Amino acid sequence: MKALPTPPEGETGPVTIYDVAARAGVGIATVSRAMNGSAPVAEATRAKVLAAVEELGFRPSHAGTSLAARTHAANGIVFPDLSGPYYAEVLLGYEETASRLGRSVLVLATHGRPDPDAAVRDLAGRVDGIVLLGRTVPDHVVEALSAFGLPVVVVARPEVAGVDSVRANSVDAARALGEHLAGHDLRKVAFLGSPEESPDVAERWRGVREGLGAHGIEPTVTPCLFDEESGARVAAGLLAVDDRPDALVCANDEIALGAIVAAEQIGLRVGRDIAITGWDDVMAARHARPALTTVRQPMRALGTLAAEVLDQRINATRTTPRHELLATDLVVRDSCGPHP
Amino acid sequence: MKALPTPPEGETGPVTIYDVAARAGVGIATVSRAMNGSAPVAEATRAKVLAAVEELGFRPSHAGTSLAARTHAANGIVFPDLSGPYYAEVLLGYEETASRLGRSVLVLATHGRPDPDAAVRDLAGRVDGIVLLGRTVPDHVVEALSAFGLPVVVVARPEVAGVDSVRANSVDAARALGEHLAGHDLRKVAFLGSPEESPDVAERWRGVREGLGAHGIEPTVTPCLFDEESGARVAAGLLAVDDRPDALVCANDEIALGAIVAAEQIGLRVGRDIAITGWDDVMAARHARPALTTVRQPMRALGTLAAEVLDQRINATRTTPRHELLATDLVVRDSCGPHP
DNA sequence: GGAGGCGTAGGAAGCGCTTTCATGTGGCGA
DNA sequence: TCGCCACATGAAAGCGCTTCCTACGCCTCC
Repeated sequence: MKALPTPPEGETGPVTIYDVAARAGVGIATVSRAMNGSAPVAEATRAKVLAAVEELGFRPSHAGTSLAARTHAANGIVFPDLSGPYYAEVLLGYEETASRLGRSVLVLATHGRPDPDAAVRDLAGRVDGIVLLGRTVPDHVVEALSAFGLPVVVVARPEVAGVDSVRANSVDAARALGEHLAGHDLRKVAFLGSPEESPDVAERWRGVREGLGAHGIEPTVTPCLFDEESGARVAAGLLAVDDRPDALVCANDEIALGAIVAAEQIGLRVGRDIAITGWDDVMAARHARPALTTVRQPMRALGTLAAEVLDQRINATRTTPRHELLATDLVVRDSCGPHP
Repeated sequence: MKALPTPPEGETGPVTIYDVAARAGVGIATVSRAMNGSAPVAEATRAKVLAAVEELGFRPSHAGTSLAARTHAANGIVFPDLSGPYYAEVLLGYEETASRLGRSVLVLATHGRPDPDAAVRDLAGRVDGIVLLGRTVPDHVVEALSAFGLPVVVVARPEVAGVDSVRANSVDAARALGEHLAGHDLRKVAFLGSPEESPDVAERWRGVREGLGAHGIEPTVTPCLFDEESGARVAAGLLAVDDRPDALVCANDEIALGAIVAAEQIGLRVGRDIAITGWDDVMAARHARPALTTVRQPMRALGTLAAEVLDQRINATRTTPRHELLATDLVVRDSCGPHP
């Protein structure tokens, strides 16, 4: 059991650097130096100061520090949305690394917000650097922030001039997926998702088309929101026609899981009568029956790397833009049919 | 701390309230009043000020504001861990509501951190209030923060004296689950999870025991980490013995999904030879085959409510502790056997 | 016509910290 | 013995904002 610091008698309000200085019999400048090691302090003095800090339970005010030092010791991260396991993992990696580097993390979800740009700008005023995921704000806002001198890293979004970026290699994995599907005996392939909604999805669509195109297959694209219910609805529509697709390539796992339900509802055997694939490899993907063929992304690593890249910029360790591309894995399971 | 770089010659630093005041031909006090509406300002003056703000693109420094106004306009939230869909939903609800109330959100994950208590205390210094989820820090830290005058709300954790709390009604749902299982022809029930690790799990265990006990069934408890791999391993051990359990009641869905895999691996038909239940109703629960019987918690509402309760404390709208208990739903699917 | 009231606005004092600049001290070489 | 130079330290000047207190018109009311 740790003893709690004794609050000063008769004092009101939190302990300040002045209280510590008085207690240690030194000036406030010395307290600051002793605590931060920003300048040499005699060993005896330092000991006195640290003792006073301990006795009074002194915690420097962040507001004071950040005003004087013009630094926030905090990073921001902006999500389109926080639901789904995808972003949570990114945040986890980001927070872990940022905190290891001594920075707090402020989160902002733009989804359903009246004025995302203003919210991001506000966030920008409280942090030393910011990570933007996907299409949360338009390019001109990204550029404005960056031009203003705020370090910015974009994740899962196409490169913006002069701004660091960290991405998963969607194109290669999508191409591999397309080629894998071409290996099955498929002729009519439909892509479910809205490439124009998300740059990341646009890459998936492009890769899939390239992979299939190499084998003479020309997929179609059908817009679809990124949730299960939409996936089920859109899939039901696609499968209701006579000349239905042999394969549904879905922009994410939620859509695919919804599509599986829709296909089964009209009596199709997924993996035999029809192939269905997802993207993200969420937990449900491997527990679904048939298990979902999908693509695994290094989500946690994305967050970790973003935090590191951002830190280099904040500390001015590096001034040239850095663009990271992380590998992704095609995960073949049963939903795309018996393995040839 | 980082050395501040001298701004290049001719470079205009960030716009301050002085710049705005000069441009509008008024004093800084008037700018402040015009922007915050903290005191009456003549309409003509206000227009001049707002025009200057617009032209200069003035954004008040948060550090300055928070130092002068002794407020941060920010809330903290502390998670044990951020992986899994559970906490992400809570965060989503929390962030949404906090931001609607004009507050930013700082997140902190204590999992795998060398000194969680210190991290929480540090966080406490940058926010106006804090939400603690589960067993992230010991009670004495919660009490210390609260005693220090910082509004604190605990979520998914037993009430702490004088501290607001928001919880899901685990006991009732667990009792309902226990009773439901007793309705199937089960004699030997094993609970997988560590009640002593998490207060929330302790409640689940208690409720299950009560529900089964009412029908003369005495379940056993087997410690288990809260991930899939542990669930599979512990379940495999339990099922390997001759007199194996008829039912595995798992502390969360991950454990249950692992247990399903383990059971199937030794040839058991889940839902017929053995009943398995989870907790949380993650997406994978409804896609698993057999679909998982589980308990749905109002996670998003938990986050939203926590933000509201906290806000009342911060604004001193309320000074008596508030303890919220949200209803949870038993979701019966196929993994616990054919419905009687 | 003078005193008081009211609405408006500016000056200036902090908020708690970092950092510069000036000062005091002791050690050292000449 | 004297002067010089590191070194350690304190006083004080901000950092950008809010807010108290005061000042100044101008109007109203005796």
